[in-house]
Amino acid sequence: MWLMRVATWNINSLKARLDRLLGWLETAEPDVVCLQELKCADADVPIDALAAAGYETAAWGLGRWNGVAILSRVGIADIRRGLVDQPAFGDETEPRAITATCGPVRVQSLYIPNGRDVADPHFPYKLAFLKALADDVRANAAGDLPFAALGDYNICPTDDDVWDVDEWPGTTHVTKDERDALDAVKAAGLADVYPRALKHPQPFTFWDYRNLDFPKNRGLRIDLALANPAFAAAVTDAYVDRNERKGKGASDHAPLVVDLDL
DNA sequence: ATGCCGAAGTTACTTCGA
Repeated sequence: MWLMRVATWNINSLKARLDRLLGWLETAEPDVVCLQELKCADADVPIDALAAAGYETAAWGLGRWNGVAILSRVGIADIRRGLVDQPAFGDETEPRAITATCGPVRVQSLYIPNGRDVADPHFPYKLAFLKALADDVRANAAGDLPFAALGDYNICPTDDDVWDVDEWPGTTHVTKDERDALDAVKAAGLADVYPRALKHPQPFTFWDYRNLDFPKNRGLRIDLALANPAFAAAVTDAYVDRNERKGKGASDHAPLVVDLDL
């Protein structure tokens, strides 16, 4: 028996969120954390502060946008940056995926492109990224090693994952094209680990900073843990730590926490 | 109370996010 806690969290700047991250690591005691939106270069990742908290870090960041990392206190090996045949945006291959083996599990930390607007070039880029992801995860999904692709997918899988779908008419995050692309990732052999409800029936993971969206629970479920059968079979609990969305200096996303008994 | 947007690069404004 190996009890593990794995989490994913879009922290919206590692530098701005470092104190909250360190506090959360201490109270939540995750073994593995997938982070997104570091908003800093590799060289600026505070690996010493994270090491002092007990975590090894694998990070890929280029600057003020994007950036992904995996923190682990159960070892970290076989680190791989990016996806096989990952599409570029403009002439840059953006830091949106990193994969590593941490103890008995292999995890991928993902920051799927936003899409911006269905008429924007960022939208076909988003779909192309998801296509590359579906191909990339296939071997890990079919393997015996517990594997999960966790992160900010920037897609609401169903209308029930939106606080009010009428407020999102034909916009990114809810289109059929995006949901079909997400379904293709799942069809590669991964299942959505759906978090249990806490205060509200819908386990949202994101609330915009504006318009009192968090107090009014105008949220989206866009941060997902997609697990292969070996990983999914080990899940004992999953929830969104919405307390981390409260107070001064919060990210606009809350951590998604998954407990395992391997 | 969970409270009316925030981060970062650059320096008063812009880009991006979902």
